[in-house]
Amino acid sequence: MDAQIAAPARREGTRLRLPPAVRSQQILDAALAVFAERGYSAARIDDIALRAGLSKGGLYAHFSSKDEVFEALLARALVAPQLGEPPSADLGAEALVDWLLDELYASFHRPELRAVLRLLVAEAERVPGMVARWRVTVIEPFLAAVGQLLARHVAGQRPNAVPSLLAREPWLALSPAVHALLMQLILPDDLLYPPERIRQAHRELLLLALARC
Amino acid sequence: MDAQIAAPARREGTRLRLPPAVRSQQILDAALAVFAERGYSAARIDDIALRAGLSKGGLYAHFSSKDEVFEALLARALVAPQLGEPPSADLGAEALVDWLLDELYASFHRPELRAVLRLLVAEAERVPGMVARWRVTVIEPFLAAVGQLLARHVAGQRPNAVPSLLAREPWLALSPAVHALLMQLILPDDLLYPPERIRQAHRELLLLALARC
Amino acid sequence: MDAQIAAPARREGTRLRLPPAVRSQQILDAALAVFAERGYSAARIDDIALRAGLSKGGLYAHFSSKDEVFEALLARALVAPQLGEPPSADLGAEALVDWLLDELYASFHRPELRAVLRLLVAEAERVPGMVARWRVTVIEPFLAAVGQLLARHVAGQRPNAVPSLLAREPWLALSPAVHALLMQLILPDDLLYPPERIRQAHRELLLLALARC
Amino acid sequence: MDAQIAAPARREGTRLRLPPAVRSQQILDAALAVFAERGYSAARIDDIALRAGLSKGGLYAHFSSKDEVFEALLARALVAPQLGEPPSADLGAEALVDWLLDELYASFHRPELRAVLRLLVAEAERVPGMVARWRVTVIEPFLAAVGQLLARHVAGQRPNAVPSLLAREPWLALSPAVHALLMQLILPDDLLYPPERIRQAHRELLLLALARC
DNA sequence: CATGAATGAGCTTTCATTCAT
DNA sequence: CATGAATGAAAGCTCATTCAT
Repeated sequence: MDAQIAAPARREGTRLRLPPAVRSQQILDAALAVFAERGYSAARIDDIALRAGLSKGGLYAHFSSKDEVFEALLARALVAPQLGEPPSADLGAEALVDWLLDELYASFHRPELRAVLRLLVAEAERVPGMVARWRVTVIEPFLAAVGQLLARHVAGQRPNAVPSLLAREPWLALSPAVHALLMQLILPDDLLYPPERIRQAHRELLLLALARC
Repeated sequence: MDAQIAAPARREGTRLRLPPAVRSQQILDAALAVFAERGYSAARIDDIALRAGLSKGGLYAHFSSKDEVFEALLARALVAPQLGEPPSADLGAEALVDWLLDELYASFHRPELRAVLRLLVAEAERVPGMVARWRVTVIEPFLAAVGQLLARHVAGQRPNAVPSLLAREPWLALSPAVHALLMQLILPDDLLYPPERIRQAHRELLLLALARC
Repeated sequence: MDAQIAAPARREGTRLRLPPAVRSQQILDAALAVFAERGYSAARIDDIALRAGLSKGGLYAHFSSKDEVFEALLARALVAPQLGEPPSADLGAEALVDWLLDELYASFHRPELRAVLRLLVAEAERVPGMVARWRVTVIEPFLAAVGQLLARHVAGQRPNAVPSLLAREPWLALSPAVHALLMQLILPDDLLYPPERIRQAHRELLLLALARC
Repeated sequence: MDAQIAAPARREGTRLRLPPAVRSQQILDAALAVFAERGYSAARIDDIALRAGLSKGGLYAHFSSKDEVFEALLARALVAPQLGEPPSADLGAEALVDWLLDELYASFHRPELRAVLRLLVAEAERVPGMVARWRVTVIEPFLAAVGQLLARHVAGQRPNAVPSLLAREPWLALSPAVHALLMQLILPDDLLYPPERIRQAHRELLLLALARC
């Protein structure tokens, strides 16, 4: 019907065949980007597929619905960040806080985290099982690790001391970073406090709270 | 079919006719509920209209597009919460913190706040002007008020003191509540820490940070 | 975007507004034609809507799914044909048979019947309730009426006679017409026996079966 | 990845390789089942292939389109049933009718017949050549054979008799069975008359029509 | 102002067909 | 020959928006 003279070497619909596992990861990468940018409803399967480098129909060979893509995406993303071990068992308060903030802000600065968090906020009610699982497998262990770390520190400094506030409520130690993270979800970068200011304030607060007084 | 002599003016299917201003508020109320529940894209004009007690077509007599409803909604919702004046100029630290937390959690517990915040997170990029305005007219003044309050308190306690951390970075004083608020946006109530625990921890942290050491 | 000079009196998408009851009948008329022509699956909602004189979306204001259109269509079509009363109570066999065949072939020649029958054969398993209802409300009463008619005739001719075969099994009296009807569902008109031949053979068979011997 | 020394020739996922003729028959068997169950349009090539024990792509090695499968299926199915010869040349009317009904109902009870008939009714217009061929190669010879049989019988009983109705119009002799067959295409088994009743009524009608009077 | 039928673009999903492996 | 990922053209259905009533 459309006769071609000197046909191009390859038609545009290049039929690239990849191992399914690779494709699936590409699709989830693309989905994370598109879902985070537009939200679940406004995200178009077309866009996800395009971004993943295949056609809309091709995506359905890997996932059987938009919803399945969404859940697979969260399942992959909601893995616990590891806190690691501090370089030395008995750091001073400042060194400990600096190390902790390094770890914390390193986690929080992964752009993927913002994307996932935005999705969780927007679509939490769509995936109740997912958020419950997130609390148990991600939040709890992380808070527990922070709490243990701070408890050990306090015990090292002052044996027999009453348990410190931050050791009892480790989530308090994260709040300034979480607060900043939420603002990042809403405000464009140029309207945010500069990261160093955030961190410096956070640092001072932790030191204050860990100080013996 | 139902012949009536001296029939009332109301034809079947005709709904109540209200003053435009009232109708608009009802529509925005309905819109807040529906948008918060489903997100901007998944919200249907039909649902908003129904919830506001009129028909889809009727809604378009008040707003000319879905987007206009959304913007009007945010414009109405994004008004600064007033901090009020503390009952006395020179409260003790505990009384001041208790009063501040009363004010703060009273603001944060309005269910409308959660709805708006969820929308801001999900749709921030759709309404950049709105979020910029929000920062200037809502966030900044509120933080400034908190900062001033804490600065006055510190000055009252210890004249000539170096400016306190919380007075310099009043957002730090809000972080635990903001943190808790974010968790409310994601987790169902039964997976959250109980409010009293949140508040108690928050209180202890503020007292620690305000203490002279 | 597409500026128009001397705009036509009416854009092509004429927005004709009809009473819902009228529209629904038009849609079912169109649906019967399209479904019969293509079968349930191959029929396109677009085609039905177009044929009914509205847009695809408009059809969905009247029926909420393709399936609902299909069921409404059958529900409307599957009404019992009335046999009527013979002109005189004691006709001779020939007059009775002629009258019966008039009635029968008048019913069977309605083109709608062919369309519905084709749909029933093709999609019977999709609508089990419908076919059960069809048997009870259409087939049974019709057969009962034929049986009664023939029983009265036999009794009139020969009181105290044993019940005639056709009176006991009235469906036998219809079989030649049903047979011909089935062939009409499969073969194009030019490959069918001519209608007069069908009817003449049918007539002879009935007379033979009603004769005393 | 799974290095194997002297690995067996069969890679994972490889199905059995059969002679083409066998495969084709399996495919047509599967196609008959699936097409009859769902109709042409709703039948999926995937389902046919799966049922035939190969993959979609594999099916296309044997047939080049869905339509070709359909036509091959009909071509294979639409072969004339042979009437056979009655056990004796001059049976009595009852024996002849019983033998004829044995033959007839044996043909009609093959479930394949129902499947093909349903397809013919539903998709007749898709394959006009096929149905024309069916009339010539299946229907006509069968009717001719029945007609000849009945003509011989009448001649045997009463030489010089006028040609009997059934001998002239042999299709009449089949009508009750065809009628019953059509009902089988529409109604579930539990709503049908029992087969013995059908056959008994059919038998009585034929005997009546063959009787001398 | 209000109603709700109607439009039409756009969305998710399906599936016959192709083709690299 | 066989597999199954990939394509691309629909198809069913939705919904913001319009407009006759």
